[in-house]
Amino acid sequence: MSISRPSSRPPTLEHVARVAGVSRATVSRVVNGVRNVDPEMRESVERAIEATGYVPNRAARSLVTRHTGTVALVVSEPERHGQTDPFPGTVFNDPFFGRVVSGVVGGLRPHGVHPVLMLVDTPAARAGLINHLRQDHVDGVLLHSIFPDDDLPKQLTEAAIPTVLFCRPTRPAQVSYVDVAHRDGAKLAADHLVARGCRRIATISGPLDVPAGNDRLVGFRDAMARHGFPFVGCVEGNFTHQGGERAMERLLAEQPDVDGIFVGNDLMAQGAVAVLREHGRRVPDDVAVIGFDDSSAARGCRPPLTTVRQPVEDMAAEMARLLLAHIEDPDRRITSVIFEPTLVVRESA
Amino acid sequence: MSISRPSSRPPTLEHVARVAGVSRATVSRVVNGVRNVDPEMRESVERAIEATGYVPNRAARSLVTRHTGTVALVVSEPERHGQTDPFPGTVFNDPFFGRVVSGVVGGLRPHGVHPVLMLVDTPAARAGLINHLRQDHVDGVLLHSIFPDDDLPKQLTEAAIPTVLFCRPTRPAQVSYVDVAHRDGAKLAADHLVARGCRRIATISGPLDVPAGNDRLVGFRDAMARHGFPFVGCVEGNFTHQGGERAMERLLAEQPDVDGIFVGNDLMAQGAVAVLREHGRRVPDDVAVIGFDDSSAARGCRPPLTTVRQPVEDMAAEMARLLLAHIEDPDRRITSVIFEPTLVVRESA
DNA sequence: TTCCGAACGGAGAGCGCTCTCGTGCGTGCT
DNA sequence: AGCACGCACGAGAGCGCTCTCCGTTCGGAA
Repeated sequence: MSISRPSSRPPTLEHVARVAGVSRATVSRVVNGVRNVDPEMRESVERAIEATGYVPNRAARSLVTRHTGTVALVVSEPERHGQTDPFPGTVFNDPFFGRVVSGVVGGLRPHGVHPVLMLVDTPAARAGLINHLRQDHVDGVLLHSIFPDDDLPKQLTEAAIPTVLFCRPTRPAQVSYVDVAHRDGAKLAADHLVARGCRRIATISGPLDVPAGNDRLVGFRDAMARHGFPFVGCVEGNFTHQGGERAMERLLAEQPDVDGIFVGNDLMAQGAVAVLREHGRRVPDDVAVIGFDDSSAARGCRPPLTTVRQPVEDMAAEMARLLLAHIEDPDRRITSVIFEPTLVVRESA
Repeated sequence: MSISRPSSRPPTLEHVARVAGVSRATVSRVVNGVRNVDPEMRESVERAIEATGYVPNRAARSLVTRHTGTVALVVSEPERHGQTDPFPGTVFNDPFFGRVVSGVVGGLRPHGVHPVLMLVDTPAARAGLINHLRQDHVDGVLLHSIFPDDDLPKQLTEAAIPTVLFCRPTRPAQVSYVDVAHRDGAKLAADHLVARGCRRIATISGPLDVPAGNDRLVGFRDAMARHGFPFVGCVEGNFTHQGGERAMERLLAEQPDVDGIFVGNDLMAQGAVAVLREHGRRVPDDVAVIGFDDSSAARGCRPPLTTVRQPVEDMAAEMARLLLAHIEDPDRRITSVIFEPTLVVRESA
């Protein structure tokens, strides 16, 4: 190939065009598969692409098309106060995060787009995010917020950045989201505990200022009321293992005769089980425990956890697809997709 | 502000220049902080930037500078055969992954760069990655490979893409990496078990075709030999909880009188502990168990796991910094940074 | 005052791509 | 045979930025 080109630079459309003996425009049309191109010419262009090892330059393309083919996966979490270690905290260590990533990657991959990961955990980052997103020229945002009272959703929609949330927004916002029917899940747990014969039932909830925490509690109490239990004691936890332990200690102090517990997520449920055992209670014989999520640990722990399965991967994949659809058609009206949880009965209840 | 500009488009350098009454070049100089600009002029430009809400367009900038300010976090894992679910598998569910991400984000953030997440788990993805990276115009690659015999490192360096690995490459390659001193960690475990009085010691290793698995086994046997134990029985596991259970079952069958076990990672250690308990063995009284990693679960499980701590977050952050340095100076010579593990004594041994 | 150099601003040429527009040709209709 | 239409392709104008090059200005030394 005697086409002169500085060897340090990758081949461009121009080079391919010269090799194929056509114009840039034609090569572009072949590359993007638009309009009718003479089959013969198309083939010669394809050969030229092959020969030169041409790969389109995204930056140049983005510059004119004004979109990048990447989306941001933004994780918004509260600032940690008084922490000494410099690393982002809770989210990434939550097994939940891995499942979300897994689903997002799964949903995005067929379309050849990759998520860029952004963490927002300081007021500064929060304030700068919008500008950052504009600058980074990201096509859309997948927002996973565990920040109570987050106004990022509103800001994003106001900035006209296509956005889809994981979980219903805390504050009202014109934005699409995926979620699980928390109340239905809680009902599943209530029904199971009652059917199992538990009569002194309590619950350890997640933080009540986030929908996932509150909805599960409300749904549980609601379902229990229908079963004739007018009030169900509750200790508020924080969705962590340790939080589950502490909540269980308190619950045991307040209600020592408890025989069935619905716990807001699996992490806390494991903590609760550990504490119960330390207090000599057998699970499920003395106390039945039901978790929420069906995290991978739920299967592995002892006893294996009966839990309300949340199809996190499917939800995250759907979130990704929804975002792609919104990017494709900016006028698409917003929607919510609610997934039904299922009860996975193992040994803890 | 009566500067005419299509309201649908974000402000450009040009607009800012007009508002400030200077040339594009001057605004560019202010934005990039290069050369000296008259303080008065600089200030007026800054006011104009403020007034217009200008944010530089990355695509345009990338087009000329030929770098993007983003790096890829590539996760390479073996293809899963005969799996039915469509989601990427093991890596994302491993708590390890979250720690790596956490460290990477922590190391990248001070420099304003974000990782784009890419999963490589099929031959097709493997083959297409290099082109994909060129196309995506990523400045560098952080590679976390759990693929035995991966030749991605070699391919990346041959493609002259700045790359840093998490863990020593399986095949020799001219590439920087961070790693932990697996052997030293294994020695820590050996010393502790022996000091504790264990005399019938065995080990459950990770996969022997990955360095992390093999090195820990070799290091352990080596240290044990120095303590006068000429041979240490080993069952090979696969770094998963379930794999730990299975390995423990086998170990118990082969060596029922075992009183001390070093397990290749925490996930397997937890599985092993569960199986031991099911067989009526008390941990640590009958059998002492030491894990590896110090994952968050090690602290939460019962009994809390004595384990060899690997400073994953620090390692990942260092990996990120190393990559940034390689990007900054492409001629920088490759290095390895090895972290020292520490023994975290809890209750299991 | 004259001259030189340093310092700073502006003009303008691209970076590699897309996309509109215009040209020329072949086809079907009257 | 004449005309209009459609289709394939090329020309060329940008997208928003950086960076080199050049002109201008100003200060200080002779």
